[in-house]
Formats: sequence, C-alpha cells, structure tokens
Amino acid sequence: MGIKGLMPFLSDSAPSCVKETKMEAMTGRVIAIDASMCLYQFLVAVRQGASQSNLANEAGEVTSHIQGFLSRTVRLLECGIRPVYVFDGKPPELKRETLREREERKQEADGELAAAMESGDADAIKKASHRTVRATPQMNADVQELLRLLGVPVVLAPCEAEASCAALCKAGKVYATATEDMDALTFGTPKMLKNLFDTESSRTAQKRPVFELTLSRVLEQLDVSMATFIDFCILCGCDYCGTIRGIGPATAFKLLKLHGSLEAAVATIDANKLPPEEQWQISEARALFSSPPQVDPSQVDLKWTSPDVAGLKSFLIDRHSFNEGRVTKVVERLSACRAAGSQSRLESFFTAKAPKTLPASEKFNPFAKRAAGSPATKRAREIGGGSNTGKAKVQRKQLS
DNA sequence: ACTCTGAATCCAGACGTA
DNA sequence: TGATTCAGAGT
DNA sequence: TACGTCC
Repeated sequence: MGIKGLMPFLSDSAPSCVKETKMEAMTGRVIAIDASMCLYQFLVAVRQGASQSNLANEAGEVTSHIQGFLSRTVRLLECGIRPVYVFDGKPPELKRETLREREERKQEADGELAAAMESGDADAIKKASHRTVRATPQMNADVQELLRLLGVPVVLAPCEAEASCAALCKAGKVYATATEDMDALTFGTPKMLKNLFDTESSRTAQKRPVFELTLSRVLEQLDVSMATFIDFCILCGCDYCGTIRGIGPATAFKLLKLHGSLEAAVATIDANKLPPEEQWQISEARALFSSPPQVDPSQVDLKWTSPDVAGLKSFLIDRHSFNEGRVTKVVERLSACRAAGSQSRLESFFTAKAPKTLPASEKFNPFAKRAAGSPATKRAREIGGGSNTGKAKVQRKQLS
C-alpha cells in the first residue's frame, strides 16, 4: 500500500531525490529487505500449470516461497550484496481497518475461486487464485529456517518491517531499504531502493531501472521538515488513516504549504468529506510514523556466515522434495561467492561526495504553472538525478 | 483549458534449455 | 498490491 | 530471446 501516489509525485516534483542505478552498483553493500512482502510476492508469482497452483513438496505443502527466497538470495549474494531480511511483527492497531478490508476482499476472492472451479473457467481460476493468497506462520518459519541455513541474518521486527528497516538504515547498519512500499520514506529511511528485484524479463519489455531514493533530498527539494513530510503522507492517504476524496499529493502539498500544519489544512476542508472519526486518527498516525515500535539497532548483530550445507540439503531435499542435483548446484554457487563475499567497497576515496546544496531555483514550487507547450510534458520521465546537464535519455522504443 | 483524482485494467520469480 | 491509462470532476 | 520447469 504505502502512500498513495507518492512515487509519481516525487518523480515530478522532487526529481533530485531519485537516482537511477543498478543492482550491480550495490556490490559490497548491506541491504535491508522487507521479507514479508517478498514472501507474499513469491506465493503469488511462483505458480504453474493451468490451475496456477503453487509448487509443493511430497506432503502437499506449498514450497513456492522457499524456491523464491532461495534463488533470489543466492542471486544477491553472487552480486556481492549482503541482505538482511526483516520480518513483520504484530501489526499496529491503526492498521486494523486496512487489514479488515483486505481480509474481506480475500474472502470475496475465495468465493469467486470456488465458483470458477465449479464452472471450470481456467482464466477466472487464475485471476481469483492470485487474490486469495495468504502467508501462514508456517511459511514464515520455513523462510526463516532457510535463511538461517544460508547464513543470512534475519531480523524480527516488533511491528511494521518498514519501520525497523528505517531504524537500521538510520543507525548505519544497512546502506538502504529495498522495498516497493513508499512508506519506508515516511518511516524515515535515509535511502530506499525501488525495483531492485525487477528482472529484465522479456515479455513486458518494460525493464525499469532500479531507483535509489534519498530522503534528505526529498526534504530539501520539497523544502519541508520531516514532520511536515509525514503530515503530507498522511494527507495523501496511508495505511493508518482513511483518505479524503479529492485530495491527492498535489493538493495535499499545496494545502500544507498554505496552512502550515495538518490540522490547519484539514480545518479548511468540508468536515463531512473527512473520514469517520475512528479512521482519522491523525495524531496517532503521526506518532506511528515518527516513533514506531522498531528494533533497537544496537542490539542487532548482523553476521553473514558460511551456509550449513548438511542442514540445507536436509531441509531442501529431504523435507521439501527439492532435486538433489539442483541443490548441489546452488551450494556450489554459494561457495563460489563466499570467496568474494568479504569484499568491501573500494570507492571511499573518490566519493567524498560533497553534499552539494540544491539551488533555491530548483526547489519545488507547488503553485508555479507547469511548463506548457512541450508535447512530451505528459509523463515527463526526467529521472536523471536533477543535473541540468542531463540530456533526456530517451531510449524507449515504441514499436508498431 | 488544465490538472488532478479515482476507477478500470493488466500484471506479479528465477532459471535453464532450445 | 502497483503501475499505467483513461474519463470525468474540480478548479 | 521465448518458453517450460522448479516442487
């Protein structure tokens, strides 16, 4: 979920916070990853056959998530990235309504799935089954065991994973948080990576680059404090409050600039357009974003160790019916990158990156008129890091 | 006229082989 | 669930 | 690159 419409808004209004990069550029870095989100994605994506069923072991237990985590993690390690997987804890009370709605939709999908199976409509089965996915405690335990065997650190967040990722990043324990969820920024992650796992797959031809977002640049170019940014995100719409019809990022930002505080901005809105009281706990949402329950980074000891080969084989082959030959290959890949695993980045000499201040002229003005005329203004994908020398690198091939 | 929101729609991993 | 596209409401 | 397979 995250913050409604935040990414397009930042691309347009604070382009200097977005930098294009590649996974290969992350070699030697420690990256925090929202494990619960990965788990969900693997369950949705790793499927097969007309019935779109998950992979399963001989006992009939789903193994899609194990397959997904295994191959992705090996890929990261081969790339010299040191991943830290952060698991969700107990969801905050404020999220209750969001979770209730989500569960409601899943139950609807359950019904649709049953109906589709009845009628044998393969297409409908496929669509409905993707919406009925639920991550079970057992699946979380499976993944944690796998990661332990791989020698990759696991962090159990007390509450939202994104909040603990942010804490680790603020403390300098990780370089960035890799997530698709924009509220990582709202939780205060200094750096986040978006699309890190996008594969250069063929079909869609839309190989999006990895985006590196820098929170300090967001605040600088939008010319707001962190507190105001949090208020802005709440007004845009987040998991913890309802949304206000007719208010999106652009309007939300103008209102905050005009009136200073969230309360003052909201006071100018027709009262019966606001969500009901119980879904509009502004100050509670604000508190959750600014000081959420999170791990204490000083208590977290991150270690990457050699894999427990025997344990890994037993877990994958005996317990989960993986093919022995394939597992052997995975183990070989792991030991191959182990040698390169301790490599650290050798770039600190060059990157004495001067924290160049953004010229006032480049600060976002929400009241300025848009540059008219340019026909390509529609979706200006200027994400070149704001450098004015940046030629618009338009390399999009539009066939047909 | 222009901009924005919100509903509708499509899609969702990673690997190896041919 | 997110990204993208389109229609229509709001300004 | 396109497509089938992983369990």
